[in-house]
Amino acid sequence: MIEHTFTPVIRRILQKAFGKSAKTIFDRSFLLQYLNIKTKAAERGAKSRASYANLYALYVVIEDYVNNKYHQRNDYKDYEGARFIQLFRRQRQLPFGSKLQNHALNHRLNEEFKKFFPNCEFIPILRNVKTSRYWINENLLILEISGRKLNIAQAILLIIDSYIEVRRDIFKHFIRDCQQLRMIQREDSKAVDIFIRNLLRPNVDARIFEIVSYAILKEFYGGQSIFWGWTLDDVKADCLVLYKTGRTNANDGGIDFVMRPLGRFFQVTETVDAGKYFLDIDKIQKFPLTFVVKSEDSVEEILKHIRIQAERSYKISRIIETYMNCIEEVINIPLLLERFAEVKTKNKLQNVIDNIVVQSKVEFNYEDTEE
DNA sequence: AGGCTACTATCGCAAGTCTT
DNA sequence: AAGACTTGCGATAGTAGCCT
Repeated sequence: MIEHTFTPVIRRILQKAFGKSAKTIFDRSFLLQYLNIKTKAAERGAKSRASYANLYALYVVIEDYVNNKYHQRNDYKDYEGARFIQLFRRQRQLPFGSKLQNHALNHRLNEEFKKFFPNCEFIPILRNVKTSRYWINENLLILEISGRKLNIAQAILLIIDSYIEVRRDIFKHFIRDCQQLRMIQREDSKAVDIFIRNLLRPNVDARIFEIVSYAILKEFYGGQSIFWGWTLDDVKADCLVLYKTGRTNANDGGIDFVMRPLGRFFQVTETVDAGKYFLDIDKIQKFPLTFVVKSEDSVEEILKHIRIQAERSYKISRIIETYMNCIEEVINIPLLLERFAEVKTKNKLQNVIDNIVVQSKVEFNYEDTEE
């Protein structure tokens, strides 16, 4: 069995509920083993995948079981089952769960469970597709230890509750770091610098990278204005405004930022695999994009890389030129840092930090209830 | 009948993570 | 370091029930 920082928490909860039998229960219960595997992210940072979907699928079905006091009865076999939509809504109410879909409940939890425990004869979630009713497999909840039947339903809820608390703390730290930095004034700009630099490393979470680049570029361009109008007499000055167009994840081929009034499009990427953005470039006129690349390679190197890819897939030099012309600008990590430095000299640091905090909360479905 | 709405099922992408 | 697997989430298809 894997040991990680959350394993002792599971042990403690079992100890409290079952005393001496705790160890035997942990060793024997497939569900508890499963929880142990799925709570590994407790020791990782705010960016790690926390597996809420599968944990919450278990949680909501077991919660329904406990709410109906089936852990104290013995007629669960006669239960009509929990309604899909109620379970579904419930998982979305849970912390960080607001965007979860039906996958875990219907499929992924059971499949993964089977994969982890191929010789377990039971699957955790039972359902009736016709009636959309769901049950937890009671065989996995009740263990017989030295002649006594023990029900682990409540312990499982407690374990997942504690896990949520741990994850919430991890995220709170990140938000608090940001908020503390807001307090730090210019005299300690070094700390801020280090913090932001840390968020702009090649190994940070793609979503955080996108948020931080957005916050920096927004302020950077916000300090620039252009003159425009329909007629010569009618020319007015406007600051460049950068808009974020949606969430980061699964924003498949979507544009990450849009700039008004110039109409520039920005795409934040991990790799410089520009191919997917310029598919069929030989047939259609494509909109030029500015790439914000999570890389410390020089702009020239990145462009060279893109050109090699273009050459590989298109061969014809006219198309390759069209392709390259569609890349309006490449912004790498060093450039972002440069722009960040410029933003700092204009005393816009606070805005950058504020934006990072706001965007992070949206991106990670985090609501601070208490503050 | 045709259309609307609420639910449910399934796909696919991108990035994280593990394995070899 | 590449490839396989995992996870989160949007997109979209399918369907049942109801309304006009």
